[in-house]
Parts: sequence; structure tokens; C-alpha cells
Amino acid sequence: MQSDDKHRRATIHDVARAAGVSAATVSKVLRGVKTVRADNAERVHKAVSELGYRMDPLASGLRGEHRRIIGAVVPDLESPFFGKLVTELESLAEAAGYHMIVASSRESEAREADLAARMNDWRVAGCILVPVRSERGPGAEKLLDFGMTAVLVDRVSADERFDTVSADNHEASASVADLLIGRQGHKHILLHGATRISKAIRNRLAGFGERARALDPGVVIDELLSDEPLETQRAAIRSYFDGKVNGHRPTAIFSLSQHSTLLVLSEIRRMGLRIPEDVALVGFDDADWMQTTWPSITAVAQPVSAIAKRAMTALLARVEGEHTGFPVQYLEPCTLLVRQSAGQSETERPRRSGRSG
Amino acid sequence: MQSDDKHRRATIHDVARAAGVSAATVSKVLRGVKTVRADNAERVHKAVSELGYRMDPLASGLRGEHRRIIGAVVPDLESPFFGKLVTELESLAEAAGYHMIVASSRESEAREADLAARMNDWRVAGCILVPVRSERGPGAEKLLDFGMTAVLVDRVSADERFDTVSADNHEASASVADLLIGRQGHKHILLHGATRISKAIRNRLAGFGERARALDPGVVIDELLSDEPLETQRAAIRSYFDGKVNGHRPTAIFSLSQHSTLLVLSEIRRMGLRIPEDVALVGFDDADWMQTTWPSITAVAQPVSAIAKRAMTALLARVEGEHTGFPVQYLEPCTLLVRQSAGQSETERPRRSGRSG
DNA sequence: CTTGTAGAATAAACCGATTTATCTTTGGAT
DNA sequence: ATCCAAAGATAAATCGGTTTATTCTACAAG
Repeated sequence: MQSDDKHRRATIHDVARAAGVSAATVSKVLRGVKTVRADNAERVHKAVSELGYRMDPLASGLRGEHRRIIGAVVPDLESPFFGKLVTELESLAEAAGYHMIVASSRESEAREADLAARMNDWRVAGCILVPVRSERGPGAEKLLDFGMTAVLVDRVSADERFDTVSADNHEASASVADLLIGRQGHKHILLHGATRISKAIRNRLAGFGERARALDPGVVIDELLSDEPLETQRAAIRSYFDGKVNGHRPTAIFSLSQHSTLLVLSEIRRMGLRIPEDVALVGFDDADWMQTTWPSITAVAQPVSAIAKRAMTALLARVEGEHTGFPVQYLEPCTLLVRQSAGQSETERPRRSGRSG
Repeated sequence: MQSDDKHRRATIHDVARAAGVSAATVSKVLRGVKTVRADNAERVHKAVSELGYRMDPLASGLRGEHRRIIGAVVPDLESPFFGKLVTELESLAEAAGYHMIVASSRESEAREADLAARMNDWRVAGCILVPVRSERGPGAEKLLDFGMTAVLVDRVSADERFDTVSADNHEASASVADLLIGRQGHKHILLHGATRISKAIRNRLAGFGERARALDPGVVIDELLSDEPLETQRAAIRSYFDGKVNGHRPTAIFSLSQHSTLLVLSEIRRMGLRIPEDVALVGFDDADWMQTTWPSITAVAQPVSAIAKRAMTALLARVEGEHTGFPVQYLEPCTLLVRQSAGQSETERPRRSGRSG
């Protein structure tokens, strides 16, 4: 299997010698170039497997301007969302014959810029960047400086310089309004989340608000947005509910992030309110525990796979010169996973009583 | 900042020309070799910054046997545990002047072996492997075949061929017994988890069992271990509790994995039992939601940082030839985070009543 | 005024592939 | 049989660094 003495690896020249051809021919065979006689290709393959030859992916790309490597930079690797994203991207890149190099910017814009430069050092063929904050961040700027081909993912809605891919936060939030207001007829709803000036959060607020008013101009929407520490937020939720006695209390809550959902959930339980009888709960961003906990939590699931697929497809199309037109903005649709915490929707259980919107 | 025409990068030869020295000298300066006259080093640095020169990390390692790269192979990137581990490892590797290449074996032993081979293709200086299942898996075998220097992490307790690092599952579980039996005096405890033949799970069972019997020979320990699908496990939990009426019901549960903790928690809630009044709950493996949910969940936190630090330190010591002795097995201590679900421990709130073990 | 030697500098070989420019075959048409 | 074009094969240049072997200094000792 391995070459004879010690751990010296077989090179393309060893293969060439064993097959009785030149190194150039071996290179052609290995890259699938067709201008090789069948018998020669045959002997090359035989020599490759006899010597256990494996190409050095680095030396391979040394000569050309780019190597068969795709870079990926994400804000962190500790959240399941990015973990899943990276896993899918890696899988897609490999299927297309590329290696993938992953790096975490650890939520730092300075590091993001550094990593962009580093990806350029690696001479990656293309790069997928999930910006720490905005599409105008230093990472994207560096990519532009270097003239790298790249695709921006998530946390971004539009950029006239790169292809971008993100979840359709606006429409997904509107579909939550459809469920809570259109189908279930809630008249008073609380929106809970962070204020962080992220395009994604703003789109969620806007998407819900617009659809809600369109469905029922009289609906009451309270907003409880804060970036305060955990305990402060817990207190804020309790005091909000204390202030709302009896009928003035909201009958449904839409939490705008996973963190927010968990917080709201635990406070509701602590206050002794029943879900969904006393108050319905829908969260943005799905998580494993939401399916297992009881009652299970209705949530908007982000289309990680679709995002990964679209991003890699778009990137490879650029890399391989199949697409040279203007930048494109892709929006991938989310899925609303209706579970127990939203109560029985009429669509789900049509035989229930008929009080709709 | 960047080189003049278009996007042609400056090479070491450009720097040499600009500084009026040879490429070899530039190389020495850049690698910190001391046999260079101060004034020459000075001019090299000036030229580097003027041309915005950045070394190509691939071409750099081409000649030597190894490149300044550390490989890391983990079973998945979607769980926060491995995500955090990889993040820390990356950070440590970079601090030591290495690049890091991460890959997920996606829980497949075949892929694990393939990745090991791939790491060898990259000529990494060293590799950190978290085996999919056991330390005898194909990945470790490949590493051995290739004569690579490597450290095995987690899911492994001992290997006479590689340095290994893992959490001290045995002792951590014993400390759970200390809490539940020694400090709180529980007489009847349920252990819940998967049966998977993983050394880690077996150590958790053994660690708890041994300490439990040492503290109170009369303690009753039930085990509910299963790899059945979700719904089957839920039913098993309910029927277990149905069979245990009144005083024969366990007063505490130790769940052996995060997944198990969530499952137990939701079933307990569904059955209407109060935590910790009716039954106390301690889980192995901490998660964000356990701190936020109400009541908060007592859990054993694995020492991710310590594991990462130890693993990288051990690997670099091997890579740089500072350590050449026999393989070492490191066990890193876990932390028991006592929260509401375990009830008031006497150590935490000493002014409470005094009924101890 | 040599000679010796340690310290610096460098030209050239090298790493392992790809690509180019050139040379050799092959096969078909005349 | 002759010639030519197309297909295949290959020697050599190349990528951007590192390493080696050699040359060049400078300075001290003889």
C-alpha cells in the first residue's frame, strides 16, 4: 500500500516511472484530461494504486493563480446554526472537488478582516463570508480589495458588490402573523427580542408588523426589545405582565430569536401561565430542545441547507466562470414548524371549533 | 499597500530586490533566523511593509517534510461542545504560529479514515482527532500507519499509542453521587441514558455506581438505558413512573447525556411532577438553555477549554520534539454546576435545615 | 603580509505538482 | 508511397518559498 522505505511518499514522478510514462501524462490522467491513450491511462491507474500514490493538494495548486480550495469565515462555530452551515458547505465543496478551510472570526471585525487576508494568502478559489455585523464590514472590504470572488451569507440583505444569500426573515415573520392573527384571531400580541441593529431583526419586526396590520388594523402589538443583561430582561417580562391585568394581557407572544424564546418560555412557566391556553408562543429560529420540551415550541426554522446549497452553487458558478453577470441577492424561504405552543391551528386540526380571524 | 499592477502579489524575490538582498536572506529574516546583519533585517522589514508582502503559507512548507499546519477532525460541528473545542484549538494553534484545518467526520468511521489520510496529504505537522466511536477506530489506525504525530481527544480513556485527553467522566459522576446521596440523602435514584457502548457512558455509570454504594450500601439505583426512538423512550419513562406508585418512586434522576436530560425533563413536566420538590434532576453535560430555563438545571459541565489547552499543548510538545517519551493519558476534571433542579444543597445554602446524608 | 576562521550573504537546487512549447505518432487523404 | 493534420507524449519552465553548498567578508592571530 505505502511506498517501500520508511514514510517517503510516492510523488507523481514515481508514478510516471512505474507506469513508463512522463509526469505530465500522469498529471493529465489524474485531472481527467481526455487526450491520453487508454492503455497509458490504464497503466497510470495501476501504478497509482500499487504505489498508494496520493496527490499533494498544496503542490498541486502552486502554479496556477488559485488552488482548489474554498474558504469559509463564520462569526462563531459554537452555535448549531453556523455549525450546520459549515458542515453542509464542506460537504458541497468536497462534492465539487474542492477542499474547504473554515475559520471563525469569533464575532470580531478585526479578526474577520485578518481572516479575509489569510484566505487570500491561501489563494482560495473563492470565499464564503458570514459577516460579523454588516455587509459593509472590514471583511467584505478586504475581499473586495483583493479582488477575491466571494459570496456573503446571512446577516445581510443586499450588497451590490457580492452575491448574497440569506433567510427570508421578512416573509417568515409575516407568516407568523398569518398564523397568529389570520388563522387564530389573536388581538393582542407581544414581540420580544433584542434591539441590536441587525438587518435580520429589523426585517423580522417589519415583516410581522406589516402583515399584522394588513390582516387586522385593530390588532394591538406591544414591543419589548432590550439588550440588557439576563436578569434585567427577566424582570422586564414579569413587570410587563404584572401591568397587564386580565383582558389587557396579550394572548400570544412572538419571540424574535432563539435566546429570546427561551427567556420568555421560562418566565411564562415561572409565572404559572399555561401554554398555549393562557398565552401562545412562537419563536424565530428553531432548536432541538424545542421539539423535545413539553409543550413543544412552534418556531420558524431557518433553511440552513438551502442557504448552504445556494451559497456554494453561486460561489462555484463564479469561480468556474459560469456566471459573470451582476451580483444577485438570494432570499431563501423559512419554514414555520407549528407545534403545541401555538395552540391548535385550524389548518392543522380542522374539526375544532370555528372561531377564526 | 498592495503591489502596483493589478492583483499580482509580491513574492519573496520582489522583497529581495527592493531590499537589495537575496531571497535567502529575506527568508531568514522572516523566519527569525539570527544570522542576519541588523541593517539588512531593517531593510527587509521596510521592503515587506512597503510592498505589502505576505508569505504564501503553502509554498512556504513545500520543501520541508511538514508544514506549519495542525489538523483537527471532530465527529460533528453542530454540537456546541465540539464547536467550542474547535474554536479553542484554532485559537491555540494560531498563537503558536500554526494554521489549523478543521474537518467533520460526520459521525462516519469511513469518513474519519479518509480525513486522516487527507490530513496526511496536507502534510500537517500534527493532528487532533476526536474519534467517532472508539480509540481503535479506523482514523486512529490510519494516523498510526502514516506515522503522524497526533493526540486523541474525548470518547477515549486510554491508548498506549497516542497521547489522549478526555473529561474525567468517572470522577464527575461520583461527585453527582456525593451531591445526591452524600449531601441530600436520596435513597432511590434513576439513571437514564443511552446504552451506546461508549467508554464515556460506561465511565459515567461506573463512577456514579461505585461512589453511591460506598456512601450508602442500601441505596436503590434503577437504570433506564435505551437507544430506541424518541417516542418509545418517552413512553418508557412514563411507564416506569406509572409502575412506581407512592414511596417506591425515585426521588432523584441522573441523566447521562444532554439529550437524555431534555427528554427526562419534558416527561417529568408532562406528568405534572415538580422539580425539585417531587424529584431532583442532575444531568451530564451542560447547555445554555439549562441555565435559562425554569427551574434551572443542575449539570456536570465538561471542561472544554482545559481539554483543548491540554490537547494542543501535548500535540505541540510532540511536534516540536520537546516531548518524546511514552504516551500520556490526561484526565481533565469536570465541574458540577449546582442549580435549582437539584434542590438546595447544604453547601450552597448552609442556613437551611440540617438533615444531611 | 599572509593565513585562518567565524559570520553573512547568496546562487542554485529543491519540493511536487501544472503548464507550455516542442517533438513524436498515428491515421487518413492523395 | 508521400504528406499533412490531429492527437498524444514529453522535456523543461514554472510557481514561491526553503535549504544547501559555496562564496565573500571582516577581523584576529601568526
